[in-house]
Amino acid sequence: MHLYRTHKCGELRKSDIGKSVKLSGWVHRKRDHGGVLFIDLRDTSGLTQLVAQGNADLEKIRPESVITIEGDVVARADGTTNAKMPTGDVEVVVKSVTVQSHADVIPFQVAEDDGAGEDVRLKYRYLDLRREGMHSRVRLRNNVIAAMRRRMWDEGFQEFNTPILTASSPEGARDYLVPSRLHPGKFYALPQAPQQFKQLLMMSGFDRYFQIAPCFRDEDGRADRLAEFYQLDVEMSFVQQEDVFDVMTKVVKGIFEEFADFTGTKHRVEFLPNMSYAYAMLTYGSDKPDLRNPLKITDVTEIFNGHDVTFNAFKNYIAKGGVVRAIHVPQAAKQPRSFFDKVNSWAQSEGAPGLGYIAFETEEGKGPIAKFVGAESQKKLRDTMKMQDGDVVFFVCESEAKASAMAGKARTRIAQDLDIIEKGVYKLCWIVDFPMYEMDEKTGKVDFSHNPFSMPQGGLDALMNKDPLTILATQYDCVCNGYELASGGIRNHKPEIMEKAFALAGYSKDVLEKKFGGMLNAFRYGAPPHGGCAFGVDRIVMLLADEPNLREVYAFVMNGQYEDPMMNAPSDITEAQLKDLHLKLNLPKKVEAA
RNA sequence: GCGGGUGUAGUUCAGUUGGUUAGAACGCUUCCCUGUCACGGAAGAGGUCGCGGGUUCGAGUCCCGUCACUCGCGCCA
Repeated sequence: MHLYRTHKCGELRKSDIGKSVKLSGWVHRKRDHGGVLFIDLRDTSGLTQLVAQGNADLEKIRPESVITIEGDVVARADGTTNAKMPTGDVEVVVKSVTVQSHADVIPFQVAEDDGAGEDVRLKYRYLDLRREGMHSRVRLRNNVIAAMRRRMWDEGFQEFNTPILTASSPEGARDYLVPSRLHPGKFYALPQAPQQFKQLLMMSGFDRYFQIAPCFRDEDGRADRLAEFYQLDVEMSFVQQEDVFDVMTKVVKGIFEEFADFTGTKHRVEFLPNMSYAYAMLTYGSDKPDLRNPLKITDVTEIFNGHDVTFNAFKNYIAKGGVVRAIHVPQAAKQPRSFFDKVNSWAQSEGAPGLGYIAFETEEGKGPIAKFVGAESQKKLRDTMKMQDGDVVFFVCESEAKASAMAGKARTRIAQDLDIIEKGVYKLCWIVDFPMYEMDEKTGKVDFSHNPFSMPQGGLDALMNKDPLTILATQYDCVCNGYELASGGIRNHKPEIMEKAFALAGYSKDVLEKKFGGMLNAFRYGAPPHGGCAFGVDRIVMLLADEPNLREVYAFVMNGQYEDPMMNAPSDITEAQLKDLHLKLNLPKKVEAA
């Protein structure tokens, strides 16, 4: 007989009755009745009920200790079966016990969710991972990654590794840096993404690349952001945007469908038609719209400029270049006054003066600003937005960028208040035609708005002849339920276009050569047209697990301050290590004093 | 760097207007219990009320500072 087990704890069934078995696992729960003792024994496959009589070792043992038992599988008596357990028709009568490992008193409960806080869970992560929720989410993650690999290979992609110790990249997030011992004063950087390497693989002729790539960014955390995270990184040669969409829509839709019932409720998966960035910003006030939210935004600047509108707060702002955006909320006129007050005070907490509205209970609008809008303009509002009796419209007046953002936030907030966000569905969509450049509001300087390596639509001609702020990039995102799942683009593989593209953003040829010389050189030796994208693995798992926090879908993870309380990272290093690396610390005064 | 929230037993939390010995549930220890499956019952241990200072006859409670965690803003091509 095997030293530890003949079966796993989730395996035994009626058909095993009469067998002598050996099981190993953790003591999940104990129910001691004096003469008879029940123990639920747990391993990763499930639970089996053990029955023991007069066994002093088992009576004393604490939960979460590890034991091996030998015993006989017997049928449970009528009325004592447990339909909630897959093994609930049988139990194992214990003949002998070996205690493999005694557990101390545990800092929080494993057998049930006692609501323990995140800091203590992270400190004892191995205990946390034994709990049902974390255990199943980590398995989900593993299964999703396996499915990604399988589906990508099936589509003709090959998986590559790219360097972890690489060069610091000039723009973007802060790099995590690694000092070089052999090269005093020089540093490696951990990759923010393998962007240049995957493009270089295209120039190496490999055609279809993917990697479950670790990425590192030294910026402050959020619930959905970590210092290290994984992307399904993809690049393809000889493709246009639609080729990337075709293959990745298939892969990602397939993955969502494969795991859509993880939470226990089956979710539908809908991949909606592509949407332009401009349309998304106008209609949803976001470049990652939650398309489960039925509310839409309309520009009504012209209507508020009408001769019968006397709302001067808006009119004056429009004269200075402001815009008015309207959020149409069907059948909200019957909402109690408190609803409108709540929306208004929320808007004020966001820094807006308030959120004006008109409620069309009948043809004649009511509400704080209705009396400033004449009958003709009210009718225009109703016609423009196809409003019905009982509908409400909220207004935001701001500069274009701020109005979009505020209307977008209000759209989300109002839909949440009214609980009209559709449930049980993943709504995915490609957002296309991102602008190539944007104006930095602080410096007034034109800069890249996304990836500087994407091909400008219209190529060199557009760069030479168009207002940079009107040039579109071949740059796209994939969004799902309000999250940005992926970002990508068709790359610029022509050095002369790249020089001009960087020049428009104020980067000289020297800078370009210095920062991206390696890749630029590669472009000069025969570069295939290519493009790709990168999907956030963790975001996908979060959505499938219905968890708002990224830390719930990782086995080992740092806290919000990017510290690991279990491994005690980051940590001090010795003087000798510093010396090896040719480093001297220059600490802020606060830290030094402590 | 900035703002909101939280901080009381191992864990999750309650604690009134500042007033006697700071409570509950779960967990833990000891004992009882032969059919439970969140078993049940009895007894018990366990507290620097995050830390420091202040106001007060008296502070878990009020004030100031500070630290930790958390959510968000900035930041994240």
